[in-house]
Amino acid sequence: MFREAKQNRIFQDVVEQIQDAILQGKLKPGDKLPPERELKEMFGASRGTLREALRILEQKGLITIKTGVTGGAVVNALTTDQISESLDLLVRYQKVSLKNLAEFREGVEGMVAGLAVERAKSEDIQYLKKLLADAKTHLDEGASGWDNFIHVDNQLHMALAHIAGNPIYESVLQTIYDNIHRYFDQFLPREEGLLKENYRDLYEIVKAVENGQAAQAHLLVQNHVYRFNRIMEEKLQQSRDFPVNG
Amino acid sequence: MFREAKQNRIFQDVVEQIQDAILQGKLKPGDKLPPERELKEMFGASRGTLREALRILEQKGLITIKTGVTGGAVVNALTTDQISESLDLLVRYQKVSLKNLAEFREGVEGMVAGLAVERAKSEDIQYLKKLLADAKTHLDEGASGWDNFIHVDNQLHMALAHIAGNPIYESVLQTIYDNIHRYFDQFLPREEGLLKENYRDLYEIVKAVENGQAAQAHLLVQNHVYRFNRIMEEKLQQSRDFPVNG
DNA sequence: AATATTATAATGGTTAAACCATTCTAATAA
DNA sequence: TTATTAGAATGGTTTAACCATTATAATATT
Repeated sequence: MFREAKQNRIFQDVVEQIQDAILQGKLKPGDKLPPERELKEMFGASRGTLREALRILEQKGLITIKTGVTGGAVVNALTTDQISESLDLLVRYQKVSLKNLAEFREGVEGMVAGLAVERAKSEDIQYLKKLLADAKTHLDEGASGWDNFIHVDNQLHMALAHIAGNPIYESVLQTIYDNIHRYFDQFLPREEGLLKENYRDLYEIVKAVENGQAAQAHLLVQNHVYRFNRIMEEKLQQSRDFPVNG
Repeated sequence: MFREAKQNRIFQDVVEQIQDAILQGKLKPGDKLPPERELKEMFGASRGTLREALRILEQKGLITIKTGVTGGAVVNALTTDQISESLDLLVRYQKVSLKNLAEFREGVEGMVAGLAVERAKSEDIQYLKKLLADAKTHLDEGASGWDNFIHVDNQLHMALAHIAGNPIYESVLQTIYDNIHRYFDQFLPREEGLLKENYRDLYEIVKAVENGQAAQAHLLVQNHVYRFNRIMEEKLQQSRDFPVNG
């Protein structure tokens, strides 16, 4: 399965071999790697060196490691989690602001909506309508349903990205959402009036998709995201003018 | 909201302590960490465990490690390199097509151009003009200058993303470029006529930026990228109809 | 027989001490 | 003055052992 390690940094060579095996599909999600004590023999390296390699693969999100007799390293289905974490560092390091995140989302989501209209199949539209119904349900529950409403709102946006049929859009937008929620959750609009406005937006958007109005959907989504961003920025500004904690 | 509580993994605790010190500015870019043999004492861990922690921090892009007497772990200035690498992995893992890459680029670059026009300072425009002059030089060199021309072309696009002032655009586009060149370099247009056409595009784009014509720049860039993509797809198709290697 | 408890074994996590490889610096020789 | 060499400090690697966790099998209890 693996050849012996070479190079100055042996662990780096081990990382590359295992990573390539995963990327080339020789190792599939769910597959279990041999125990460390076997891998070390296969690569002709010491256990410590091998473990440094496994640490890197784990950090890259390619494997998950568990202890115990049935434990070990298992190949992951790759998600956007790692990109999210990289962006996360940028936000925490204050290289990326809410404004950056919002602006990017604004631009990309409009395009996604236009593409989604062109590529939506009937079952896609059914799914959008189901989400719309869910949103309505949560909205009618009052304040207790607001967080669920926000969640369904996001699902609908991601559904559009999925329908658009380009995984890059999906990954990138998922990352943006993750980071907006991680750092700016407290500034998300949670008021009856604003959420009802949001719902009307969603309703119009789904209708535009159903009717095949690409330009209209593009515009509606753009305005929807734009309004959302302006509200968040306003709340963020307020929190700076009147901070709760020094 | 919360991540799963971690087991007692000492190296993870070390990672968090050092990472927090960096993110809080207690450790600044350029600062050198103590040697492993000292750190191990400070954390009360073994050298192996400490090194697993350093591997993670290195993989996250937070530190760089060098050997030799003046070597050691140095804190990095955080860039978008890591998000690029994560996206790269995702692209490779999902076997994203040239069409996906191209479509994404098409949409994003148009927006970037519009933003760049609104935010360009005079020195930005000077830099764009310098790149334009470089491009002309390489174009006049004939076939030997074509690769350089392509490189300057990319630089000009990245310059627009930088001028747009949103690091997310920059890192995301850099990733797209990297992957296009890594996997589809052989299909890049390399013919006198096409490159001259490209140069005229660039000339018009820079002019639009200089004149503050956002909509015009948006459209020009979009068409520029669009034509580029169609040519690449055509070449890709030809290579499938008449494959060189079985 | 069903259930609870305990022992076993396989896994990852950690430690210790030593040695190797790289690279800068200072001592030495030409 | 320049070139060479030796030394020392750093990260990279190895080995062998032990600890911690956890599923399973064996055993005891009801």
